[in-house]
Amino acid sequence: MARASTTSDAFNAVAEPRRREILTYLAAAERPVGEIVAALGLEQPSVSKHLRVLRDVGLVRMRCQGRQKLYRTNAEAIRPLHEWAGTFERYWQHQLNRVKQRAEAMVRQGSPDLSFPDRKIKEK
Amino acid sequence: MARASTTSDAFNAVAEPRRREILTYLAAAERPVGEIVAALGLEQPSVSKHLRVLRDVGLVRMRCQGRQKLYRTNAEAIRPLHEWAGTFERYWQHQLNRVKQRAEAMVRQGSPDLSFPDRKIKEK
DNA sequence: TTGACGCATGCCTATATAGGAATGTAATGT
DNA sequence: ACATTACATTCCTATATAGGCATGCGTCAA
Repeated sequence: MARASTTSDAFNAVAEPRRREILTYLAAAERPVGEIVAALGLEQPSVSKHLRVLRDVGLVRMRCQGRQKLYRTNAEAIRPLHEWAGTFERYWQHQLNRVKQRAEAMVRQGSPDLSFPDRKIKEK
Repeated sequence: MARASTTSDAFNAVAEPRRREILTYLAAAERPVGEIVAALGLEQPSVSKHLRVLRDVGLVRMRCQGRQKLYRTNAEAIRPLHEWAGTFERYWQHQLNRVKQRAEAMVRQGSPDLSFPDRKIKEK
């Protein structure tokens, strides 16, 4: 099989760096396609295609205004991603604690101090 | 061009559902490949390949123990993802507030109440 | 009606999988 | 030394892009 479609879920959709840029750009306010093109320096068809993907997975909303289409980020659709990543928060905190504790233990024990590589190590 | 490599960054690596499952499974404790295969019900070569991708982007660490290799999730590598998604938190909170406020405004104004679709709307 | 404008879509190509099957390899048991 | 165990890698195929270019389409102005 090939990779899953970019429109299969938010995870696949945001894997593309340009789409993440678009989401960031459209988070604060809705914008017409032309402004996205100008702001991010991409080709118009390319932007339209990225917006299509983002729209298919609900990451952006669109409304028509005359002949332009205004897009804006639907932040709600990014929450699942944030929450999935958040389930690992306790683990990276543990890892940080372990590093910290080992460092403190080394100081208490007077183990080889990497801050002073010149210092002679007293041998047992 | 084709899509970026799955090993280009954490975003691309976690786009694959099975890789997310593996990360979740390996978050709490290190495990040999065989256990991952048994726990997730995947083919062994498939797991090895996913682990290879995860290892290339630093999402898992590995150490050898006899003839088995123990893998564990490196939660630190998931933080960038969590933080990127977190930058949208204020926006989804705003959106929720807007929905809430509109609902309250409708109640205050006595606007057409969708809870009672039978009720006659008094015409002007 | 005729253009111009603002986007969306279609077409084509090079590239990158993900899965299945088979094989390679290092370490361990006998 | 030899079989076995535990993984990793290779080969093959079908599929899905992402980007560049050309074109289609609805809306608005003259």
